[in-house]
Amino acid sequence: MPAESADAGLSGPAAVPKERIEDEIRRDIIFGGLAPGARITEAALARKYGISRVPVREALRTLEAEGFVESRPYAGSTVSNIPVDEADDLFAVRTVVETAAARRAAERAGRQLAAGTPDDAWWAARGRIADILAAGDTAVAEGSLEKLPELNVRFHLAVAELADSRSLTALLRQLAGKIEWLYAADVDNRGKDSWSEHRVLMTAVDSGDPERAQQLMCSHVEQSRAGYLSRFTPSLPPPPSLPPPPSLPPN
Amino acid sequence: MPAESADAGLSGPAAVPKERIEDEIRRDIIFGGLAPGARITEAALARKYGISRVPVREALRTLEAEGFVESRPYAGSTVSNIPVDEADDLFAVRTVVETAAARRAAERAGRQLAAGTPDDAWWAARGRIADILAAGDTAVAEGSLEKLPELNVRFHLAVAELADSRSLTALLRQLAGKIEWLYAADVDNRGKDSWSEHRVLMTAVDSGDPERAQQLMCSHVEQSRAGYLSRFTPSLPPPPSLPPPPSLPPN
DNA sequence: GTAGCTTCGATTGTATTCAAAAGCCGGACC
DNA sequence: GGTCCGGCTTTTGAATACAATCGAAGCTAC
Repeated sequence: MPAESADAGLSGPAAVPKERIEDEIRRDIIFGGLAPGARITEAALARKYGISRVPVREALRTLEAEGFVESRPYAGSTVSNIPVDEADDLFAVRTVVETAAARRAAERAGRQLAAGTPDDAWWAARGRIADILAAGDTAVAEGSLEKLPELNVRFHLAVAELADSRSLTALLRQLAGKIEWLYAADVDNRGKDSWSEHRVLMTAVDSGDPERAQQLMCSHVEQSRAGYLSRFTPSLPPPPSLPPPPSLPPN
Repeated sequence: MPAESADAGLSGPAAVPKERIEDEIRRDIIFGGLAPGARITEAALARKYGISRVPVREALRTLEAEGFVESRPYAGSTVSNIPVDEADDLFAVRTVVETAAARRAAERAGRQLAAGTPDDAWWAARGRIADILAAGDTAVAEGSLEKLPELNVRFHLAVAELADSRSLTALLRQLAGKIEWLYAADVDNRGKDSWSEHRVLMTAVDSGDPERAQQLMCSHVEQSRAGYLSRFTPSLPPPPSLPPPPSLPPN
């Protein structure tokens, strides 16, 4: 069965390059292409992307580890439910992860500055951020705010990569995705003001100021959180519920 | 090459049931069977477990998403480096995730108590915890402390499952594993006192007391953190570095 | 002797194929 | 009429086979 025997290198099921499939599916889940609870059959995805089931399965295993899909043996996979009831917890965790990432990114930038020899990896990561910021600015200028959510995820992930912390990046891949998922339907609620904060943050990072980067990221995330919660609670949000009095080391 | 043609249901490469492979590999990484930087070839793992490369690949994709292995296209997979330089951040994140899980577990238990009809899923999860606690107590009594690290990971994961929060469980799978990984070589440093705290925590959970469960878990994790840091800094650990002044909503 | 190119081996990525389990429908029996 | 049992279909799980790519050793030429 030659499927689409006539896809002459055109669009449609045209052999997705590499691990793009995984990103595509995640994107579809987060931004509405695949509704929660929807049944995912490997064969359907394979047809859709013009590949075989094997890479699809691998992508699903990744997404399962990240919590976007759920699988039961021989029973298939379904899109997870949007974790609305975990919103508080996710935001609390995100605050910690993101501020840590921002701090580390700034620390690393400071080291690169001091050494005077920024390595290739750093330049590559910094370049990606610049591209993302430019794309976001363009989107804002054009008024096409529907592009911002994905760019937002990519920006925050890129900051984590700039921090060169694999653990934080892995955590953030789940967190940023999940939180953007929470915003789901409600695209243009956020926007310009939130986006413009990104450049401010990057100036702190680039100047190698960990304290300031950390603080800016913290308020950025908290603002995002407040914006989210305000949609559901017309009154003020309940106390953050989480950040437990650190009660840290016995001094 | 019939491999072990005579493995009559015995040990050896005897068809690992399901997703056990993934757990086996993760366990090998965390507890020393696979050293950081070690190259992982799919064929070798497939032979080792008596299965084909396909399920091995899926397991590797999961472990990659969790950050335990790193893969580059056509270049294979290697065991990630133990994230010692991220220890501070990981502990900070863990504190938030674990306290949230404990709180939610207690809240759920309270609901089950109130309703009077604990559902099957809850009983199953609670039963798993009981088993783990029993196994740990036995290990302590026998002095076989080398069993505690793995039981510790399983306990904390089970608490997250009891909280019925998929996001927190997924996050914790990374965090608990990574942190136990940090302890790696140094097994019997921790032990009895830390383990005995688990039962105390569970009494708070079972009685449906979120505040107390949260607080107990917080101090439990902080103690673990302090124990870890004290190995490297004979003096007192540096200020926690992370928990940023939440500076929460503008109120 | 060294630099560059080529060929070869090893390993991953993907497709195809077969086996196993789950869910469903229909029929028969109580 | 309801319930249980049997076989079908669908879908996942796994194994095998093949193609693509990378890395390194070896050879030639300068």
